[in-house]
Amino acid sequence: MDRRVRVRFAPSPTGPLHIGGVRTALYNYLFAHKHGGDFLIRIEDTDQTRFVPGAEEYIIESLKWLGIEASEGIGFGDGKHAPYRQSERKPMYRDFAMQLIASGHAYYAFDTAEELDAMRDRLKASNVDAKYDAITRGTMKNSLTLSEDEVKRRLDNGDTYVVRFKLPRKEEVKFEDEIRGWVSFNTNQMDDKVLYKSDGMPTYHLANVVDDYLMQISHVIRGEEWLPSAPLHVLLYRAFGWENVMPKFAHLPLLLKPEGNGKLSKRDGDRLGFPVFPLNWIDPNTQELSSGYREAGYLPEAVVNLLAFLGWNPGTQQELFTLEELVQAFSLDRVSKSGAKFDQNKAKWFNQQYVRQLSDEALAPVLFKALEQAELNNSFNEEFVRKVCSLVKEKISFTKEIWEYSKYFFITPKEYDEQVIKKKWTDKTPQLLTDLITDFEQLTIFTQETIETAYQKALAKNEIQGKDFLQLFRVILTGVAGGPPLFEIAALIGKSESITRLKQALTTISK
RNA sequence: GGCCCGUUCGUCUAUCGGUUAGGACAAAAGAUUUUCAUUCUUUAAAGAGGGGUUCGAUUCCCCUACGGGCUACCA
Repeated sequence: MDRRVRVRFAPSPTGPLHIGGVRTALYNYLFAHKHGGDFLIRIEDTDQTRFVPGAEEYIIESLKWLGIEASEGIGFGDGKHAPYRQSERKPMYRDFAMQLIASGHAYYAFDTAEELDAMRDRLKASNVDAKYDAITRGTMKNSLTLSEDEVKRRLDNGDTYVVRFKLPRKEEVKFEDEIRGWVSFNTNQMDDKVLYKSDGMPTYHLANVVDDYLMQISHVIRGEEWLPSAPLHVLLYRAFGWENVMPKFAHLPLLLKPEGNGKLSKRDGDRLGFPVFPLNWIDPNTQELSSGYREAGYLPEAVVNLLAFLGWNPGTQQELFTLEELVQAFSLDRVSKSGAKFDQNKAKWFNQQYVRQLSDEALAPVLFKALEQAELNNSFNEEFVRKVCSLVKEKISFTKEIWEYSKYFFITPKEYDEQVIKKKWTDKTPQLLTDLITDFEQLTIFTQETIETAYQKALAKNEIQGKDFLQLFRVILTGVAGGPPLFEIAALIGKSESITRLKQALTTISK
């Protein structure tokens, strides 16, 4: 029975979208496109107490920035299964909960929080697993223990209640995970999960199963943290009689902290110096800023690429992939089972690869923006800026670094790398600089070649080895010890600026 | 604690019973670029431990250890 592939990414709007969530979205997207199917976004906002304003918009903006576009759902135009926000689907979940009660798969429970606590304390004290299960349910206030009349009375009276799943006793639940193979759980380790809350909202368990069924989801691709509740979901499909259209499950390995312990969390990013969020996020309550990949200077293509490789690989030597290439190469059976630690170095390397692929035209606006901030944007034309970009491009890993690495093209250096001055400046240097100035002044054509010829001539005259002077010359012209080919820099900043800088060095530098 | 999942170089990973266990990032060394933050070359670096199964195990099974996840009227 070949079904149309339909997958979903179902985040809850409780804060910024974590990078692990982004990867889940990406894998769903890749899988859908690979099989010519649909990828939809559903917002799981059944916990009203955890709603965070702006989170939903943040999630959508993040996915759009990365090019992970959905074919239907929140943020991408509703399809025929609207609404895609669970809070807006609220009325229907009650019917499904009632259906389960009617068929004997669920029951009403009237226990208060205090009574639940008391039960747990009591069981813990006697060293027994504290859970609402096949055994304890007989001691609690629910429609299994209360008389029919009493239940009716409470319901009519408007008493608050939840609906709990009536877990079959001691049953082995097996399912084949697309990534892990067969996994099995025994219901005696599980508890009667709440399906329908006293506030009239379903829990994740009910809502997710009902919606996946109604939206004809063929594959549930989600994080490993869901693996323990998967058997409950399987049982729910059975209870509803939907087992024949139950989606296949694929539980993704988690993204771990770089130092090894625990899954990557919100706090890690800024502590370790790399983002764990796609975009900057300011907490609406605390005003605390969490940094994002976009603002940190990552290119979306690089983020997609590096994320794809955290937990998956194509089995070939190729590492650089466009989104479209990833779609072609992706398959669930090449997703690994074990958690992946985030590697900042590799992330940087990925970004560097994409920065280099950027055209000068694409990079120029970034530099122009920096020039604007330095109020220098009117002093340089676009052609000049582009040439700077082409020279500096391969020296940077992040686009935002370009200003720092190219400042001296626009501003005459005021400070010089002291170590180089200390090491390379000699008594012979002033005379050499004087000769260099004279020679440069005589040049009518100021290009890389003519500059180099004049440079060699002055060196020979002063009996100085190129090795001993080139780096010093660089520092004199740029202020810093490293950079693109020096004579190209000189040619680009031009004859008069080069001479100005030599003269300045002559008068301001001494050992 | 219980249950579940996992375990190959420091990191991401390849290997689907037979390989000198391969690649990439990072590291180290060297070369070139008369600078280096580019490039090139080279080096170092791994099957958690113990039992099986097998002619042969990194690969299959079991145990232990370790890591992680879950254990709410949160998702």
